[in-house]
Amino acid sequence: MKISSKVECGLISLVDICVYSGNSVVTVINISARQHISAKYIEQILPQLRQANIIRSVKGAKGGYTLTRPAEKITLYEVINALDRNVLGDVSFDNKQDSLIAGALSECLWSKMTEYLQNFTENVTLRDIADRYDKLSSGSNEEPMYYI
Amino acid sequence: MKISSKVECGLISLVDICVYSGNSVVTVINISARQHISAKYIEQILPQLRQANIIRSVKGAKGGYTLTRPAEKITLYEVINALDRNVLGDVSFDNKQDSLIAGALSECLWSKMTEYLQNFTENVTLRDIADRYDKLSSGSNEEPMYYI
DNA sequence: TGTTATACTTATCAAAATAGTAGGAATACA
DNA sequence: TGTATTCCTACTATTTTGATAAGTATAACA
Repeated sequence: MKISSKVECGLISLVDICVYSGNSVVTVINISARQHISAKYIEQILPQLRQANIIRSVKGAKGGYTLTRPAEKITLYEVINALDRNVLGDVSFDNKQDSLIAGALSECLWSKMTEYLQNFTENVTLRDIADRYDKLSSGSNEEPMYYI
Repeated sequence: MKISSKVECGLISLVDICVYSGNSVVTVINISARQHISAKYIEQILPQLRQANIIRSVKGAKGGYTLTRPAEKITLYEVINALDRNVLGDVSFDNKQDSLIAGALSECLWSKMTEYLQNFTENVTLRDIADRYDKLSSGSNEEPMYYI
């Protein structure tokens, strides 16, 4: 599968917010420094997660982002969908063929693939990714960074 | 998911060859007329299926295409892969992030999605699609066309 | 009350991928 | 030799994507 940079950077940013927002908020600058993604690019992506009610923003100085809910209540289905409808949505074509063969393909192939992907991602939560990240990071050189 | 026009037209053309090549061959013109796809476009797609040893071509007058094997021996995995490596291949990014979070996402999400898609498509054959098409077509207005 | 740090909005640009077309060469049958 | 076909290479237009830029709105704080 080919996943767009926007989806990947959006997911990485969200996991970063999840992991590093304790009592406080995480700023675009924070994420940019930790994840090596252009701040301007992150700035363009995060509003989509806010509109989908996945993160909450605080404006002004001392502002930033937090999750709207505990990470275990945020499924990757809603996150990926908020970032790009094409990944998990029904199979679509640039120039849909309307033939019986196309119908057969849809029934035997595309709809089943889509159904699985939706079902699978509905059962993976942001918590799962954050936990996996914690395990990876405890065994690596890359020290977790604590900001006060 | 978003599937390119090339993959869809390639699959439709292949099913057409499967269904309409009896003792004979199917030409690009035949497919174009039945499936309403530009002949020049089909002409550009079919060589990929030939190189992948899915169809065989006969050049010259009276030439055309046939399957190299019985349809039940042709999996959709190899077909889709021949048409576009991105659909079922490992998840790739336009600009891969190399971070622990990206690693966690890969392990918990992308690799499992890919693995499923590969496994599923390896167990669907061209015969399955052709059979489904036959059923759809027997119950519709669109009469199957027999060419002598 | 002014300065600063931040999110927010909109526009823009370049690069890459995609869809589809075009012309003609090679091949084989009759 | 003429005709029907596959084959090959190149081309163009359109869409999508990735990223940047400039400036506005908002809130904390000194």
